[in-house]
This record gives sequence, structure tokens and C-alpha cells, in this order.
Amino acid sequence: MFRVRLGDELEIEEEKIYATWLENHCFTFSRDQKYDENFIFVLPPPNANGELHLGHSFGYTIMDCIGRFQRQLGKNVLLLPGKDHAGIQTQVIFEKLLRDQGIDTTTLTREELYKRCYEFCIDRANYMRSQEKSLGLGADWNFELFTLDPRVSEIVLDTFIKLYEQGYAYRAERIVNWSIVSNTSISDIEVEHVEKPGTLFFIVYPWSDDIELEHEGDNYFDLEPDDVLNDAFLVKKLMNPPKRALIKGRKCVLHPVVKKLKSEEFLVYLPEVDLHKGITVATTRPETMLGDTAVAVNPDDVRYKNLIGREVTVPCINRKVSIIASPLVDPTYGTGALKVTPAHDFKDFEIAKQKNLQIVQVIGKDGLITQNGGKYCGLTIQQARQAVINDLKEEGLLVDTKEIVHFIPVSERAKDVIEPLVTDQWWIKVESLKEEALRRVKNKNELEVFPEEFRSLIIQWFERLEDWNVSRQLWWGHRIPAWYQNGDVISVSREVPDNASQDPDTFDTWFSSGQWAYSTLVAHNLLDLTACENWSHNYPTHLMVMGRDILFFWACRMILLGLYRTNRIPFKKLYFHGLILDEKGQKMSKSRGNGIEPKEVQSKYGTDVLRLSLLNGFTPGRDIRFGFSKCEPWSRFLNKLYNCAKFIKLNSGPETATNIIHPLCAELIRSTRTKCEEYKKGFEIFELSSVLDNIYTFFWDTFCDWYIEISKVLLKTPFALEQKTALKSAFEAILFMFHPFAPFVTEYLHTNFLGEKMLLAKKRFSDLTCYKLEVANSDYDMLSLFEIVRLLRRFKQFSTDQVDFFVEKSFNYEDDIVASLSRCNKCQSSDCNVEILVRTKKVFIKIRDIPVLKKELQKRLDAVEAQLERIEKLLKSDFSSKAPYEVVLKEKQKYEQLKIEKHELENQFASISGK
RNA sequence: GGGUGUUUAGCUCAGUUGGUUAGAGCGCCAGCCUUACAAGCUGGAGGUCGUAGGUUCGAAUCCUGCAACACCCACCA
Repeated sequence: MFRVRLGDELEIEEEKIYATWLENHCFTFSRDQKYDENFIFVLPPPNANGELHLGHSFGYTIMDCIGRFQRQLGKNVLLLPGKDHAGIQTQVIFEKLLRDQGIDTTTLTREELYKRCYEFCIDRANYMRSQEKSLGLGADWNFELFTLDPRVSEIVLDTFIKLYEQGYAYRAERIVNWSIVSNTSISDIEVEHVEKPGTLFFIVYPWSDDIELEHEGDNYFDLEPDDVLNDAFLVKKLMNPPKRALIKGRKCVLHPVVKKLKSEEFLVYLPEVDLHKGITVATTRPETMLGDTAVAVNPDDVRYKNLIGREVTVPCINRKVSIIASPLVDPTYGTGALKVTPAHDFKDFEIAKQKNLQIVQVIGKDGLITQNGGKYCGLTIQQARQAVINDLKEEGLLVDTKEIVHFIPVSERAKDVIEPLVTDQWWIKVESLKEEALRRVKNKNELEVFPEEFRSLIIQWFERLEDWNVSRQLWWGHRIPAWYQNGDVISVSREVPDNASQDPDTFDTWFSSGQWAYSTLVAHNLLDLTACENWSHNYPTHLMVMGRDILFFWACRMILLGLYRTNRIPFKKLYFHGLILDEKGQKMSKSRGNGIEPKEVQSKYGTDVLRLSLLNGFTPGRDIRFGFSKCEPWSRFLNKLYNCAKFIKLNSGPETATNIIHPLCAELIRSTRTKCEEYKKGFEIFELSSVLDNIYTFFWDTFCDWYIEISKVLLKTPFALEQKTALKSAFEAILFMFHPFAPFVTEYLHTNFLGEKMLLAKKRFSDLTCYKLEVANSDYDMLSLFEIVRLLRRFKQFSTDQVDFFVEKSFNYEDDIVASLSRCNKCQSSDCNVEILVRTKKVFIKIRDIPVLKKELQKRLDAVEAQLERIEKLLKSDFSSKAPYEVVLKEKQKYEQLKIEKHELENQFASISGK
């Protein structure tokens, strides 16, 4: 926990303040209230295997800020905290930890590993909870849950059992993304594509039988390409395009399919291929040829059309395979001939399914070549690749290589290269589930998304969603409740059948976190799943907040599973925040070394500065840049707040006025109330950043720079008591409004400087003094006071001599206030040499420095004339007839006012001329 | 290849449904130790709102093209 230093002498201990909040049950949720009185939101559970980073701090700050505001409204708020077991990620981290400690993981039983890892996670969770508390997170800790908590797992398993019973969960052998390092399958969404250099090998698969090739003459027309598409040339559409062309020195043939690019049509010319020895394929992974069961070409590809059905021999393994046609083959890429390895490539698997090809697995789950790989059996992928290349070279079948840059799939968690493999897995059939999800997500009444643009991302994701592989070959996670006898599933149930063995696999982490929105509520008896079928009442939660990076991982899955089990989207409002970038706009990461730890900021500036600088200037869904330079202004702000509190304390006593009569004091109360209302409105639509901006300006510019300065005069008059009351109640409201943003310092000042007995964290709108005071009506024009002071300040600034003034019709002490703020002296009107109309008031000024006066008057006159000219032009145009009446009227009124001002100024010029 | 977002002052960003003089913080210039605060106060300079068109009486704001940057998705071997 952190101490924050304010000014020279004040230190605030955040930990003590947090303890006080807990002691006073500031964050305690009471169960017995109605939906409308509650505000419940389930917090995203961070992975319990490390510590919180700045991104977590950002999210929590937003959530806590909203939670505190909802309490101010009088709501019964529950922020429900938790931690995620994070399957594969934790297993990777934990196994490495054991290895680093010299422990051989293979010597431990599964139960032992699980137990130790559970303890590890609980330990991390404890640490992370202390971090969450240090941020000021006002969660009800009695409700905290872990995703592997028995109360939660029970629900997760039940969901799977239900899915199985209703035919949504099934087992199938299919090609999946396989991580050799983690020894498990992973879902598409956990695969990243990383750009890396690689080599494209051109390999000849010789004809199995003798073949006679047709020869079609040598007429080639010279053509200039307009563009290049992979290995083919694009030429703008011609009237009678030649069948054969020489482009950039290469013999090409015309492809019968026209390519459309940006609404323009192009002819495609494919480079001719050498077919004498055999058919040439291109691949970056030569070792997979051991599992080739076909060579595929595009059915429209004229180069190969006549060869479909012929046989070639796959070198190294000497397997005879046919040339088949598939529209999935891109004729412009490589040679246009694709080696088909169904067991180790997604597209090839698809082709094999359509064409009923044999599937030969040559790479095992351990990453070694299988027995199907013949003499290469037992080699690693890299070794096999080298061996195959050497053998091909020897036989003269490797005809070309090309260095390319391509995207290779890697595991998001372990970062190792993904090998597509055919394995037996559990799947969730998503077809009908996603239809329902799409229908509901498109309905804006059912789900509000902040920012709204993100709704289309959710829709697109669902549209593309295919069956979900939910089994993982890991020991860390919810073990799948499927039971086998002789390799067959005999039951899926929480009951243990006799003589059966349990599926060794666990669920994909997202299968459990996808249920978090309701599993947490059910675990705490806030929701009854059995009542969900035909219910009409509201879903218990109101809001879900998360980073935009887990939109697909988490938000979509919660919608999918939430609809399945509760018949509702488990949140009414879904709010996404952006990610934290460094000052240069780059992602923070350990490898770049540009990350900032939350505690670095907290110990240097205090938690409130961290919160304020994160919340300042952000827009939902948009990433923000963060660096220490963002903290400085907020550090100054807290110092200002502290000094302001000091001033208020110095100028308040036990007595208070109940009736505010002086127009300036009344005006202060009124504008404070207005700010409170704006604050409320802004928060209700989650405009946290603009709310902060608004109250910042109110505090600094309006309250400190004007009202406190004004008070320095009024405090010496008989209006002192009501001035003190007004200042104190306005400052109370200011602390109240800043409290969700900067809870620690505001709480401290509230108790120690305002001397309030009630905790600020417990204060509601209805407790604010500014709403209770009786305030006299007045039509006082605050702006004219501001204008007069600013005018005099400018004269004073530029003038070499002193400036005196007299304000017409000034009310109680107004002239003293003007004198104090402008540092000019008041005098009698008769002593003055110039009079200026400021809004509704006339100010008489005595100024000896005539050139300065003239210059200033001229500046005003120029501005007025420019305005007049502008409006005249405007009124002469179609504006008067076509613009709405109110808008025209506003301009006309402005025009009249300006004309009077101009007249006055001209008179002044006349009176000083010659002086 | 598909999609989304961004482009406003020297820097970091606001700018709500189009309304006519575009805002803040930091930085810059000038002047102030005015007894809450020099981490402050006062005054000031600085922007043809990426570009080319269009709609409109009126565009930073709406539409279209273009450019640059960023991110996400995708099974080009």
C-alpha cells in the first residue's frame, strides 16, 4: 500500500483509508433488495498466475469509478470479484516454475500436480487481491470466487452435461491446432499468425507412367503487365486477348477467369510450367510430403486441365497419387499445383473430405515423424525437413527455391509453432446456438454496446463461428465428466459409473469463463438456473466491462453460453475499454521493456494520480497512451485540491448560515448544483472522461480562480458567515464528485479538513449540503463581473501607470471585489476619462496612459466590427430565410447588441481624441 | 485478401444530435512571492481541423474518392 505526499507536510496512508472503508461496510452488498435498487456487476477475473498489470488497473479503475457513482445514487452495489485458473497459460507457467526448482514434473501424479498448482494459484490470487485493494477497488470480497472453486465447477460441468444430453456436445476426429510444447489442442482463437521469413521449395513429383504432352506452337505476343498477382500477371481487359503471351520474358497462358480488382477487370496470365519430368509443386514444409495423398489443381487452370486424373509418384515415400481438381486451389500461387497433405493442413483436410482422400498422419503429437514416414520415422520436424531436402537434391527433384515472408501459426500462450493434426476431441455444435445469439445481439433493446461500433464485430464473429473444440489435453482445469469403457463413451455425468475411466482431458478455459456471468451468481444464490426457462423478470446484472482484446474470447462466449443456460444475454450493457500503450503508442510488453508497473506509479504519485491519469482523456474502445508525463498534471491537481481544502478549513467554523442572500454566494451554490446534475448525467451514459474534464474545470477555474478570490473580500464583510457556508458546501460537492476518480485523497480531505463525520464513500447525493441550503433568487450576471475584471486586468497589464475605475450600479462590495481581483483602485465616476459598456454594465475608467487605452479600445472596436460584418453578410444570405427561426433570432439579437457596443466605443474614441 | 479505427495547436488529446470567434493539459513568450497553492496567479502568441470533391443557407462534424498510420480477422501452399 502506498503513501502519497501532498505539499510539504501532508502524507496520506492509503491502506488505512481502505481499511476504514472495509470496517464501515462501504462495499457490502445487501441481498434483500429489489432489482431496481441494486446495481450488480461481475468483474472480469484476471489470471491467477502472476500479478496485475496496468491494463488491469485501467479496467478496475473504470469499474470502481462506476460502482462508487452508483452508490452515490443510493444503489445497493455489488462488484463481484474473482480469479481465473487460466488453463494452458497457468500450466505452462507452473511447469516451468517446477522445472526451475529442479522438480521433474513426470515424477508427480496428476493429483499432486493439481493440488500444488491450486495452492500456487491461491497464493497468486492473494497477492493480486492485495493489488486490487491497493487500487481502491470497492468490491465485496465475501463474494470473491475462483473459476475452479467447487461451487463454480459444478455449474460448468452441468452445462456440459446438458449440452451433451441435448446433442450439442459431441466427439469427433478432426484436424485441430496442436501445440507440441503444451501437448494439447487449442482453439482457432488461441492461434496467432506471426510474420516470418521462410523458403518456398519447388519439388517435382515425377509421372508414374509415361506421358505424352501436347505441344501447342510458339506464337507468343509481347504484353506489358499492369499488375502482379502472386506469381501471375494482370493485364487490363483487351478486346481479343492473345491465348499466349510473353510477359517480362516469361511465357504465359491466359487464364479463362477474369479477376476483379477495385471495380476494374483484369485478365490473368499464368506462367507456363515445365511438365516434362512431372508436376512441380511449391511448399514451405517439404517434410509434410510424406503424408501427401494427392496433388490438386484448379479446375479452370488450362495448364493442367488435361492432366487431371493422371498419376504421379511422391518422392521420398514413393506413394502413387492422383492429380485432382479443386476450386480451393489458387492457380496464381506458386506453380498452381498443390500437394495435398490432409492430416497436416486445414485446407488439405477440407479437400480430402470432399474428395474422400486417404488421410495419412506423418507427424505425431510429440512432433516426431510417425511410422507412416518410412525411413524418416523418429526424426523431428526440422530434421525430417533437412533429410527430405537432401534426398530431393540427390534425385534432382528440387528444381527451385524462393525466399518468402509468410504468416505462420503460433500458440497465443506458449508461442510455439502450431502443427495441424488430426485428433479425437470434444466439440460444441454451434449452428443453432449462434443463430439465436445473432438474433439477440442484433436487437439493440436487448444489448447496449459501448462503443456501439463494436456490435458489428460481435455479429461478424458469430457469423463466422464454427464448431468449438472444448477439450484440452491438459491436467490443469475442469476435468471433462465423460466416462469410457473400452474406448467408448458410456456416460457424461457427475456420477461416477462402475468400471469406467474418466476422460483425461480438461475444458478449454473459455468454456468456464464463458459461464462466469451466471456461474458466479448461481454460486451465490443470486440466480436460479431452473427458473430461467420461461422467465419474465430482469437478469440480475446491469453491466459488464472488459478490455476490447477479449471481445471475441470472452464477451461472445458469455453471450453464447449465457443464452443457452439462462435464455438471456447475461448483461444489459456491455462496455469495452481500450488497451494501454506506452508514450510512443506501442503495446507494453516484457520483451520490449517498455511496460510500467502499476505500483511504480502508485509509489511515486499515489493511487489517485494513477486512477486520474488513466481516466483522463479516454474514449470507450479506444486505446490510450500512458507514461509518467501524464501523471504530472494530476499530481499538481491533488496538490491544488489539498491547498484548497486548507483554505476552506482556515475559513470555516462551527456556525453555518441556512439562508444565502448575497448574490455571489447564491450563485456559487447554484452553479455547484448545476455541476452535480451534469456530473450525474455524464456518469449515467458512462462519459467518465468528459465528466472528469468538466468538474476539473469547475474546480480549478470557476471555484478556485474566481470564487475563492472573491471570498477573500467577502470574508471580511458581514456576509462572512454565508460566504463560509457557501464555500464549504461547494467544496463538499467538489470532493464528492471527484471521489469516484480519486477516492483516497478526497476521503482524507473530507474527514480531516472539512471535519465531516460521515465517510465520503458512504455519502449520497441526498446528503449534500448544497441541496439543503435556502438560496435567494437573483438575476445577477456573473459574466459581466468576469468581463469587467478581465478588461481591467488587461489595462493594468499594458499600462505603465495605475488604473482606477468605477462600476455603475454595483451591489454590496462588488467594487471591492473588482478592485481586489483586478488590482486596480476604485474611484468616483467623475474622475474618469473613459466609460465602457460591458454586457449590461457601464464601467468608468481613469487611465493616464492614453496610447494603451487607444490600443485596447481599437482592439475591441476591431473585434466588434469584424463580428458586425460577419453577421451582416450572414443576414443578407439565404441564411435568414432557410435557417431555423431561433438561430436567426439569436444572430439578430447579437447584431443589435454589437451595434450598441460599437456606438459606445466610437463615442469613447471621440472623447479621448486630442488628449 | 477482408474488416475496423485514427488523422484537430510544437507534443498528448477533447469536441455530444451540423449553427457560424474550434477547447484543455504540457510546452512557449511577458508580468506577478496577491497572507490556500511558484506544483501557484495574471495576460498573451499559436490551428485554412490529413487531402480532393460533394450535400447544405451553414461542415472539424454528414456522404464519396485518395493518402498515411494503427489494430483485428483469414487454412495462400
